[in-house]
Amino acid sequence: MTSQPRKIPHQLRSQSTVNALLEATAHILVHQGYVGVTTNRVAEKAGVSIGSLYQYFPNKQALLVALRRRHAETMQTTLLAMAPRSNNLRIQIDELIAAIMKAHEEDSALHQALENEVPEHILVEDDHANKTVQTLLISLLEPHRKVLLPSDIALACRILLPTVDTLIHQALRLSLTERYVMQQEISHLVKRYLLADT
Amino acid sequence: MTSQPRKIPHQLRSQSTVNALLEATAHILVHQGYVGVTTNRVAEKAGVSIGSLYQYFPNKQALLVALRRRHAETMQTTLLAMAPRSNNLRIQIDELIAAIMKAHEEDSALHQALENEVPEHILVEDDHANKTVQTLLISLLEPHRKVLLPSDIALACRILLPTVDTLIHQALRLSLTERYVMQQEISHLVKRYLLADT
Amino acid sequence: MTSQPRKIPHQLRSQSTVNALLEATAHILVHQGYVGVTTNRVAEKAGVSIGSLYQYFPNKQALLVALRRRHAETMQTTLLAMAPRSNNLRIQIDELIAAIMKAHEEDSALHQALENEVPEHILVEDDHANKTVQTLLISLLEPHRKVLLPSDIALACRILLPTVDTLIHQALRLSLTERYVMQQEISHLVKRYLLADT
Amino acid sequence: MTSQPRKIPHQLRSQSTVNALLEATAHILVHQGYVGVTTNRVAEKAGVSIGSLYQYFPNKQALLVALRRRHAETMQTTLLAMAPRSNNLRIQIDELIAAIMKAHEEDSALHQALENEVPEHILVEDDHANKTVQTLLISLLEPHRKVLLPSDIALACRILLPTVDTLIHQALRLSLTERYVMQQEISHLVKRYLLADT
DNA sequence: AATGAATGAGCGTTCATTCAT
DNA sequence: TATGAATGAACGCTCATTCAT
Repeated sequence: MTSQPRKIPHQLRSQSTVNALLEATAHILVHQGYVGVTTNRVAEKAGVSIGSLYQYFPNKQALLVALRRRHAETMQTTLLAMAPRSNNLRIQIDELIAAIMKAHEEDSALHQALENEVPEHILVEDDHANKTVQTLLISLLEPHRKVLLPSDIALACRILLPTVDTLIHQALRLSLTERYVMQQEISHLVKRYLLADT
Repeated sequence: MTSQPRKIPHQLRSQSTVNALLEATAHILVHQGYVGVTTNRVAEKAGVSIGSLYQYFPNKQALLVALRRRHAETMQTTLLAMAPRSNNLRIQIDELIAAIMKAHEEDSALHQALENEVPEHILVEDDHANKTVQTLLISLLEPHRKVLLPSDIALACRILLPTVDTLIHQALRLSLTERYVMQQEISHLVKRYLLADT
Repeated sequence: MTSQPRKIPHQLRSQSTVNALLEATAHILVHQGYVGVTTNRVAEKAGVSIGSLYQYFPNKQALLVALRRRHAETMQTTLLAMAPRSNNLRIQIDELIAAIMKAHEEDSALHQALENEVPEHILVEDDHANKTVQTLLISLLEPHRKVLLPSDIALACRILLPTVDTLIHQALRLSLTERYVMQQEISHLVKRYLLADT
Repeated sequence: MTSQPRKIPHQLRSQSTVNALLEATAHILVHQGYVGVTTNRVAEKAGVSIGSLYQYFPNKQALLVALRRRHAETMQTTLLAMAPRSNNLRIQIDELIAAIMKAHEEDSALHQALENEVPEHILVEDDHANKTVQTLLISLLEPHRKVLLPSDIALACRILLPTVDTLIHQALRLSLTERYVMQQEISHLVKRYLLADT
């Protein structure tokens, strides 16, 4: 049982059908949780027959996988559009944290649902979004290698990525003002971990 | 639909029945995932009739909630038994990280399954384990308030707890040697965040 | 996917449930064909919930297999009860043909439906009924081996069994009088094939 | 719902479309059984759109009926091309049996599938092939009426046709050498039934 | 004439839950 | 108290068929 999309929608009509299905899946996932996501419900909410759903997605899993992929791509786009511009590492870190926060803010509820509601084994595909952040982070740190406290940059990434991810999820549950305070604290944590004299 | 256990089991026989049911739930959860946990399967594995299951648990959710609670209590016990003994804050931090790691190692598979397989909204109850760690951490930090970098201890806790939790989950997926390296790196991160001159 | 019955019905209530299910299957199979046999329809006709059906039969195939087995057993019983009593081979043959006809007359419609409607691969199990007739036939012929025309008794059986089976099915579509004429003609055919001077 | 072909295809393109559809049906029927025959699958395998399929066949049943008819016609052609040439009845019988065997050997897999997989009520139309053989057989026997053992030639046909048909199906499941042995045994059976001194 | 997106009734099956025994 | 037969809503999914393009 593969979860590859069944056919690429050529006509405009088809594309909007696929779109409506993913939108419906997202909405139900956010509001009723993973167990609420039934293929019939998704089709109904999308205003599409159940048969049409199965023309584009071979099974329920494929629906979730496609939704995750689309969400990840959106996040990547947001993230890459905000790549740090300064040469100062401290400023770069601040900007990166801000960018990640920004990326997570879009569809934050969907992000939470995707992470917490959907059983892990459903979403087996590699996490492209994570890869992107990792690449970004390494390309950020590499030039400053000599001023960094941790000698093992890979290890540092393995420490920082889940940390930042988790903390940003925590922050997203807070009000806007609290969130900003926390964002700065996250930046601070990262800089303390990476740099001396901070 | 509440998920409170239906009755407090006074007799020994009842207690062992409840125990068998939770054990069965845990085993199935770990080996077959959340979707594999069906009430009939749990009852069968526990060597108990489905009717008896419903005498002790009003519904399936209650089974999972009770299992989570029991697991959390086990973890607490392990954690408290290893409370730091030194006066030196740096050593205390190392010991606390080690203790949390130890606590998570027990039934690590169950822990993972509980976190990753079970939909979040099923396990709505307050997180006693987290509270315990938070209390522990605050009582650890409070005496050293003046030497700490963060002025807001509550905020520091909100930063540190999810961070440590996440990183320890990452560490548990690694081999024993890698795990130890990571454990020290976590300690290092915490100390850099909290203390100057580290 | 095995088609073994799921559980042996112990209580009387269960036995009658299983019976009602097989009866319903037979009735629908005869009147609406194999495609008409849906699990929900069977359950409804049996006056039983669909859940109960699946307590005793793991899938739809099992229902058909069980029905076939039960039908074969009925046929066997009828057949064996009419085992030839004479020593004269010619009379024995007549009696055997009559017995087979008798056996097929019971639930003849079910027999036809089972043979013609149900896809062959659904009913994979060995045909005990056929085995029984084969054994009966061999034990009938063996003592007269020297007066038989065909030297290869096994081959003779492979010729006679399908022939008699087919012809009896043809006969069952006729009126009672025609059927009797045909029965004698079948006997005649068998005796001509086996014996000289006939 | 009639299963008459929707339109008689006049143009060559149409004929080849119909042909491709029947070919596809046959192939799927043989390799995946009756349940594997879905209209969409047939259309796809035929390289034709599902819409086109429904322009030539009003429903799925019509597809099977047409396939059966075409198969029967092929068999007839084969059979008639091998009409017995001798005047000796014994030789004629041998030749006829051989001819029927030959006719069945072509597309034997399709023949089996048509007989065993397709529910009987789907293929309700009169059996032209059988009629042909019956005519052939009667025209064969009529001239020798006085040397035949059975006085009722029609009855003899009703006995012989299903018998030969069944036995040839049995034979087709055997290896080539065994098949030849069986073919001779079938001839022998027919001759014993029809003629004295055999 | 040909396409293929869309339909939806209905399939086989599961499983949390009830209740007569 | 314990049992386990029974329930039935609801699931994921198929496929013959239609019809706008």
